[in-house]
Amino acid sequence: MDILELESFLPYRLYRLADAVSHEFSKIYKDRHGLTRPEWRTLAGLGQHGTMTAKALGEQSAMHKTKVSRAVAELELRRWLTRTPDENDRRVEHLALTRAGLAAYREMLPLAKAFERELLARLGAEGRSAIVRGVAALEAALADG
Amino acid sequence: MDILELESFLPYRLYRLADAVSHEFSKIYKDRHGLTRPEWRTLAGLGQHGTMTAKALGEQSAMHKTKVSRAVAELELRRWLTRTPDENDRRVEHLALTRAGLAAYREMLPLAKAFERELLARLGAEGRSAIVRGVAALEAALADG
DNA sequence: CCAAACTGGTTTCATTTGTAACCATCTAAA
DNA sequence: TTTAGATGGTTACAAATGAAACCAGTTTGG
Repeated sequence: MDILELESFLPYRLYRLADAVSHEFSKIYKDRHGLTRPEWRTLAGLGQHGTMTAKALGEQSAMHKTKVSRAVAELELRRWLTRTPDENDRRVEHLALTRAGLAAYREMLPLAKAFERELLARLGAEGRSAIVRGVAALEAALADG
Repeated sequence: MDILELESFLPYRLYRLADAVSHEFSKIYKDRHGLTRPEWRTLAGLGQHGTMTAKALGEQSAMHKTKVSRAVAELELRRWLTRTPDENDRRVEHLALTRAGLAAYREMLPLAKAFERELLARLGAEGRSAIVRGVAALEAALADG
């Protein structure tokens, strides 16, 4: 019987890596503003697109609708976003950042970019190109499953 | 002001990828045996090394000690592992799989390997080499922080 | 029309998790 | 020794999560 070396097992390595990176990155939204990851993603989605429905948010950022629902509720409580009922379909609400939400987003934006830039910088040209192409390949592989 | 495209943001892509792969892989231990991820990792660690302390398990599989503690407790309840007190240091316990635990491990082993193999196969030679080198590069970059 | 099926979104409940406090033991320094 | 601090491991509590039930509104097929 052969064994499985956990440290070399791709699913494990991938998860551990994502966890470490994500944890490191979370300082930007958690330590500074007390946001959770779903809240950060919601903010990022709205900052990027201006206006979205909860459903669209979930699709864009790969979050279950309950996560979206809770994140939106919390950001609304902070008055970082507002809901506007859809004219034609009364189940739907259009979400948009308030001035305060946009301000927070704009403050975090350069930090997020710097984080990514520095991470990639530490890899060197080779590792950088490898991770970018590798991630894309995996994404593609999973997409057509 | 420029914006951040979430779909292109490395921390997000990495996390989403790891999540998808991990979720897919979890079928092997969750659906079949009702294990959690920490429990699976514990099983894998002990299967790989034969005997380990809780601390070593935590280090090997990047789990917080509470996760290890709970996973070990659950596997012990199933009678998949036993604890043997250390002779010299009575705080330490040496953990090892029972016959039943080993059987479960041996049953899952080929499934785990097949999973990884198929995942890599779907990538093609290029993507495969890219992800492997990219992941290694990132690991190295994070290691020396 | 009208019931059945569907959809956007929320809530409830059980489970998982992270943090911190904790217990017992061990180590080192006075 | 004795005591202060480290260390292996567990527990308690609050917060985050996922699954499923749910509500209101919308579509579809008869």
